[in-house]
Amino acid sequence: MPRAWLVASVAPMATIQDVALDAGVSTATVSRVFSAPELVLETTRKKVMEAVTRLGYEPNFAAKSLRTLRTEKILVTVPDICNPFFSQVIRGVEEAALAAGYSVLLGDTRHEEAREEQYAAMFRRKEADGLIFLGHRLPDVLAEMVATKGPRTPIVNGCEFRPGLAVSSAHIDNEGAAAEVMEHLYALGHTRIGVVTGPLVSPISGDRLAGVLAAAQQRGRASALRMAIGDFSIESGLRQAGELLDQPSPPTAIFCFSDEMAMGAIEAIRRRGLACPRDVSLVGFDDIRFAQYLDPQLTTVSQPMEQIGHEVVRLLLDILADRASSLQNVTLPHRLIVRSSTGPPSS
Amino acid sequence: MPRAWLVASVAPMATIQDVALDAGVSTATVSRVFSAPELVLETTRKKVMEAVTRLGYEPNFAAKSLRTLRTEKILVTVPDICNPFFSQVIRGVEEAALAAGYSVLLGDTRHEEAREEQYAAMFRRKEADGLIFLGHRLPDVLAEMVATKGPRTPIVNGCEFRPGLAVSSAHIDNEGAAAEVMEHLYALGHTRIGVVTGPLVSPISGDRLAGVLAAAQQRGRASALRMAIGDFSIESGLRQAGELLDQPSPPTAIFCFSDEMAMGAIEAIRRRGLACPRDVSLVGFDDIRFAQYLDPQLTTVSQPMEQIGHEVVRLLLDILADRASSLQNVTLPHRLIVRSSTGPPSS
DNA sequence: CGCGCTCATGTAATCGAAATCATCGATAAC
DNA sequence: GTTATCGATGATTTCGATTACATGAGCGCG
Repeated sequence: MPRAWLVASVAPMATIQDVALDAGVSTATVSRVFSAPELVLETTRKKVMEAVTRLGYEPNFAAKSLRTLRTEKILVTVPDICNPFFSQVIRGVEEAALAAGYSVLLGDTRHEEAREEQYAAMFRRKEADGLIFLGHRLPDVLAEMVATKGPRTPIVNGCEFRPGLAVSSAHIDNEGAAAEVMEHLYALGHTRIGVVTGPLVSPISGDRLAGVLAAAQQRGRASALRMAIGDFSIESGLRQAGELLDQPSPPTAIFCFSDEMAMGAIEAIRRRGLACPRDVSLVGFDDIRFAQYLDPQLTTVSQPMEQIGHEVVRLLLDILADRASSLQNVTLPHRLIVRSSTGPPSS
Repeated sequence: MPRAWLVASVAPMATIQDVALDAGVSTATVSRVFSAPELVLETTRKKVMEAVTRLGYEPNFAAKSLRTLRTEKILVTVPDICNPFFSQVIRGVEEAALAAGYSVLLGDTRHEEAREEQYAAMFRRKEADGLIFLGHRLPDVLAEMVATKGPRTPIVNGCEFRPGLAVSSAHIDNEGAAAEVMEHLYALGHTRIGVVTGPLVSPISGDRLAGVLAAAQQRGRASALRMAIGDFSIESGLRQAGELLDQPSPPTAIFCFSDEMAMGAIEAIRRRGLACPRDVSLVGFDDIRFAQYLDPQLTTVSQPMEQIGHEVVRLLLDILADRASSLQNVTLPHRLIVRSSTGPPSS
């Protein structure tokens, strides 16, 4: 009743005091009913719960958070929420977080450093207990934090792995996966292979490129590689694959570092009146939900996206619960999925 | 220094007290430097800001939130984060929210009522200032809240429009758009048209269906309609379009209520050795990023997804700022995008 | 019978910032 | 010269929960 007019003629949310008064107990008891029910007598507990339902009480979150210094929130920053790969990782994160009683604060950084820093500040303001970042950069303020606080800093990296960052992470063996792709293409008889990478600043690209080079060198085909640098987007796949195809002796197979770029590549191939895989074989990366519904169905590397999400939350919760004193860099299994976009070269 | 050992040998975040002490002013002044800088003398402000940077101070969020009763967060629940349509709406929401100083709490409900209720409770706990829901259901506790508090309840609906819910919303004219699609197909000469709807409980499906029926009746073709109920997923598109195609006299055109279902339909057509649009024309809905890269490129209805996101945030901010006293149901423009998946019937 | 122990509960300090009210010096008005 | 006014800042209460500590009833045991 007291604060009624503050909220414009609307029943204000009852506070713990109201409940205590209504139930005829102290606020401490009400609090205990929620956080340590075993300490309070069955009969009192019932009395309190009745008051709670009668008043429609929900503990005020800010107050609780101020006192306990915990927010039960995880901040997740992602370079591009519209990328189906990331959205599936996020689904995994969200699921695991919810199961552990945490909720997810979403930060779509759009690959922009400025936004990353905005979210870093948010984290420093303690708006979240932990940070999961799915990109490859860690803003300076947070790097400092990691440097002083060490492996117990509640910051975890997903999808990428950059040892210098000194944070725990979950990801696949990008180098190995890329090498497998190359092996697959070499085994089919391809020799001139084009590669559309992502931005080379990201370890994800660097690692895959290393795998590509290792496999090529082992076959003595390194000099027959053709490289183009994309940015993981459909459009860049269209453009870069196009440039590879327009070269004097074009590759007979193209390996794109993302399924989206492969979609662009399919279009580039089509526009040139070529057929896939007859004229050009094509491999993607990620195995997003749509890969198997493209025409041709896309050969690609399947990443366990939801599992990455789960794992990354597990790592974070370990840190928050003070288990896990050392860094953990978890490598999850990937799988080369051979579909109809790859075949032997025609010539 | 006092709380140093609480946080395991790590410099604890400085508080407003520390800053006040360091700058030789009161906490009130420090607070004012942030929330009402014009009230404090230039020189003092500088002194304070120096202390702030020296100590790396960031105002504690929970404390601020407790005092002001504002969280500067928006809870966004979405039926399926992995759906590219929704992820683009979310991008719009996130962008508009960030620009207004709000951040986004993400709730992936997976179409499950139980999860919707979990997030409803979170909202009642005041973990967010406002709620944007992109599904079609509103949990009972929130419906009650709307009933008692009226149009100033900070709850807004995106994408769907169900008048009974009595909340503001932003969406397209689904009925009109669906009618346009039918007109397009009739104009091409199709008479037997199949429709793959979404779940009929969602207004989005109901409205589109109404548009379909209206257009069909106007042409006197209602009896030639064939209906199948999907759930917006690729798999259901594959299945339901398949069933339509397997009927005795199959439709010459299929209209799917989502691009994802259309992707499934493309596959269903392909599996039956038919060609699109030669044997069957196909129309989707949403114009997700991938629609134009499918084979054939998909004719579809383009929704302004990011704009829906922006608009829905604007509506919410209006409510939060106590502008806007009455409900607003905003209809945003859609556009029929004719691509190569539709053409005249062959026979 | 009284000491100590346990269990249930109450009392009150506390978290960190915001906001109201008080204060104080300086200026302006009369 | 006295007083009302104003501008800048300080002192203090407040937000709503958690939690360490205090209390007191009930009980067992010597």
